[in-house]
Amino acid sequence: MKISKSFIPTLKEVPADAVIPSHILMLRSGMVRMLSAGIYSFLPLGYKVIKKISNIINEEMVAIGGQEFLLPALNPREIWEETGRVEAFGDTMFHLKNRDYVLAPTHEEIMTFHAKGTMKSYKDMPQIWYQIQTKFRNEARPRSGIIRGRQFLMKDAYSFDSTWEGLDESYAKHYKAYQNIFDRCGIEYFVVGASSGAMGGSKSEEFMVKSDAGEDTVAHCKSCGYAANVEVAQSVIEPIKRNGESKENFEISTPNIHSIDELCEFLKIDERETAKSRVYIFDKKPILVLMSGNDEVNETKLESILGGEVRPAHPEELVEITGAEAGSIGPIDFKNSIIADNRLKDGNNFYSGANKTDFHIGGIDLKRDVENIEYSDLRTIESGEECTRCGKTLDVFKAIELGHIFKLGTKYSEAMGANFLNENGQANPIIMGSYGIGLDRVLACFIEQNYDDKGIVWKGPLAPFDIQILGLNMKKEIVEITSNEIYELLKNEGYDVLFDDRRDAKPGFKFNDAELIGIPIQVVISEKNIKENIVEIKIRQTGEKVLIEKDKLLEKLKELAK
RNA sequence: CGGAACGUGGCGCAGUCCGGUAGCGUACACGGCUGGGGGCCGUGUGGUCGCGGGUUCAAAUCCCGCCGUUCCGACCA
Repeated sequence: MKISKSFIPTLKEVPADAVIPSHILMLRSGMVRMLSAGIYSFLPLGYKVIKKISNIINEEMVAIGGQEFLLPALNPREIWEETGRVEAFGDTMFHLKNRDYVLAPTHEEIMTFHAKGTMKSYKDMPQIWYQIQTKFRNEARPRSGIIRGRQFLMKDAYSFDSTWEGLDESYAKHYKAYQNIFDRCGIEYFVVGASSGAMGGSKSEEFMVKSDAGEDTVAHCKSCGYAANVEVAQSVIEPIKRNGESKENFEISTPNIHSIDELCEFLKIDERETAKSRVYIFDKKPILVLMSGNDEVNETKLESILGGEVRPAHPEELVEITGAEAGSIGPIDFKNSIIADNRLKDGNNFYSGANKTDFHIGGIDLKRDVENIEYSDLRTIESGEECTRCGKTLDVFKAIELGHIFKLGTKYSEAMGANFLNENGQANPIIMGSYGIGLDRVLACFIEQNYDDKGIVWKGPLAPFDIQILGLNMKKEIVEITSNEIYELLKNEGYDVLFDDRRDAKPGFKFNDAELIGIPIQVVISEKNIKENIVEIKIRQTGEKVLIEKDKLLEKLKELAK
């Protein structure tokens, strides 16, 4: 491809709206352009990489028996009502204004619809169906370039099995396929146990990339490899020991004290002597959640314990329920159910809110003073805590979710009546799994992991071209002739070559553009060198330069490819 | 959805406080020079100052409303 005839609009300056490296570099290298918040056009260079990613995915999906579909993005809303997911997705789903259609955010329902009509016998299974297609989600706040968009490319696969063992196998095949895909793409990732959330199902794992631009938080143990989304992560926390004789409850005036830190400062006590109260609404009823000190409530854990969605109570509700404002709420005389974190189990001599604004109570003995209290693991874990598996230190950091695999079970097949007959002629719901990869995110994450101060550093199969030729002064006949000659030579050898043949660009301009686009190998042709029958090879990643006789170029390139 | 900032040629920005000729850099076109790290000189093209309303003799500038974009937070199958 000759640059003079290509549309690769590089930018010298950093666009004002871009913040994270992958976004900046994709815009600057002419791979993508934004159309609207969270909606991007792929330009030829960017789309070339996307196609390389999808080829790898296709190969690995076919290798596990996957069959490729292409489903409509435009769906009748009715079918989403069958599984209750119009409500579950809520505002995240796009609805059309002039017809009862929605834009599909995923395709469990549609795949189940097709399975329902055709897979009537256990003999029809297992099946793996997948597609690479555009998904739509009305994200409240798109961010980080293509990492979180309202429209994005997803490979979504679905497995259909007649037995639970079959589901385990299908799941394991996808797990392996995902490892192959991300390994081949050259991405550094790790796998974490995750919450299935509203997708439903029994088990799910996420393929993650460590990144400050991530929106998930994960815990990872370097020592034993334990990794989990903080939504479900656990750590070793001993319950706080009982502290001497329990005192009588006593009330203290604590004017304008709202936080645990302020309370500790005011009373000169340690945060572990306090019990923080949070009121949530579950099933329209209030529930008091009691945490030690500044420990944060993990709402995902709370929801899975209660078996449904919760939301924090509004300030007005707090007053109505407890008689006090936030900051002065506590377990003593709380009228509704109470659930406390394991760390507080049976503890005594705690300070907590008095359910009277600007008052706290001391000498609280949870065993003595609070009836009907339940204990559970409710904490959000923090960096530095101990791993439950090996006792070593856990790291907690941000990560981007590249892929997510779910054992769905029969949630969708039951809801939609997708049944098959087993060996005994009995009707059973099909057992399903679903498996997703964000293609845009694979691209963005690769760049997040492979760039320097000059631009992108491509390597491996995702590189949009193998080699970039720079003809330094194309107005010189010898340079023009030789660089064209080498361009044809390399093309005939099967290399995918980008040839900077622009006549009006100065060498510095070409060098900078080449570093920005980041093709792994540059072949530089200058008047000075070519007069001595020499060309220069430059490795993008290391900056290493090799001068070599023109005739030995192919040989050297083959050597470098090893 | 809560908080904050921004919106001026393709891109990056100044001008707005204190109303009075719409500017700089870059890109682009043409001519010339230059040719190993985004070069130089000259001549040009290109803008409803986000949109609507109001105040005023006069609005990019002041006031009101809306829209868009970004960041922090909430949410995120």
